[in-house]
Amino acid sequence: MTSSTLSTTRSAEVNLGNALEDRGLRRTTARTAVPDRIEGLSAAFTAEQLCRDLPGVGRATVYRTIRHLVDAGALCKLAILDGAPMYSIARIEHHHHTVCSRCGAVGEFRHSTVERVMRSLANEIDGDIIGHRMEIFITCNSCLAELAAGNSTING
Amino acid sequence: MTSSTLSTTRSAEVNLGNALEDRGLRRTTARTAVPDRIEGLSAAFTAEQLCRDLPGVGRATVYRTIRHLVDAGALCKLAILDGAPMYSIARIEHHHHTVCSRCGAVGEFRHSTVERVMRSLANEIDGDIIGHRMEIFITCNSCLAELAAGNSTING
DNA sequence: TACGATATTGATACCAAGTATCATTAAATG
DNA sequence: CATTTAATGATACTTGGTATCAATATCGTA
Repeated sequence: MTSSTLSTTRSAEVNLGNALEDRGLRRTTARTAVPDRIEGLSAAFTAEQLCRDLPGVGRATVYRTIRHLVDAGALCKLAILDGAPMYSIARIEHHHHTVCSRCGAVGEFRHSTVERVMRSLANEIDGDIIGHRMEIFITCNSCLAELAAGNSTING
Repeated sequence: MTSSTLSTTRSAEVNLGNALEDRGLRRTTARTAVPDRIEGLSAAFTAEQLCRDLPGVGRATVYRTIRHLVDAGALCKLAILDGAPMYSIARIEHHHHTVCSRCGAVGEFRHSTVERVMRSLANEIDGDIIGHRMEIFITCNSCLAELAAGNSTING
């Protein structure tokens, strides 16, 4: 309930290590350490964060492994307007994201209406739709609580 | 009809230079050259592109001017998953973007249903909604035409 | 279980995007 | 036109990320 505030679906047993093996990749120490670490994180993370957390694994390898996980569909890559992309475990098949503007926590949600809108947009849009992305910027509940309590982390 | 394929609203006389002046910024040569150049572009662009197009203006100044224009609300900054952010002239008040995955052309659209979905999501989402972003990935009509003609630019 | 082909690693060097610094220059204002 | 103040841009730097490549680990097979 802290960070990925609103999984509308119960996280169905994610195993990132297997996702790599399923792609025919060898099971190495790095390819165990990286997925393990990611699974231990509650919030979305950046590549550099992961590098800092895993000093025993080379930077290039961390980046490579993340890319593999994204390719495997096990991680979502999130474009952030100011800053490095963030990654979150893809627990839900097709979904969208909420991003807390204060703490950066990323949540996932799925809403049938969004898909319905897409279908109705197909007529209005000039070209072939091949995908879409939606992000909702929020102030998450824990940040709201902190703000209410008066102990802001940002500035004063 | 080439790039910004689908302005649903007729571009209501944009003047980026004025947008800067309105913010109390001095009208300098750089602050004339940069807006002029941007207004001459039909598609979305990156900061580096603009630097290349304007060798007479320092890189730092180009970046600064772009930031001012974004702050003024005259440009939209678009987070791109792989690559530098792109900018496009904000012709429509609140809108979303279509991005052609093949040529990168960015279009704008507005659809009331999207906003309606947002309102209905407010109940389901755990926190205060402060904004949203939606991007639709397409293959634009001119790319479709090129593809049909068989002269693909990508690979073979 | 040892072997060998092959994939993986990670140090290094590199590249691209973007920002801080700051002496020089240009705008605006009286 | 003199003065004040903002703006410029060369430079150096930071950060995020990738290419290279010799050394090493994996894994199927004998």
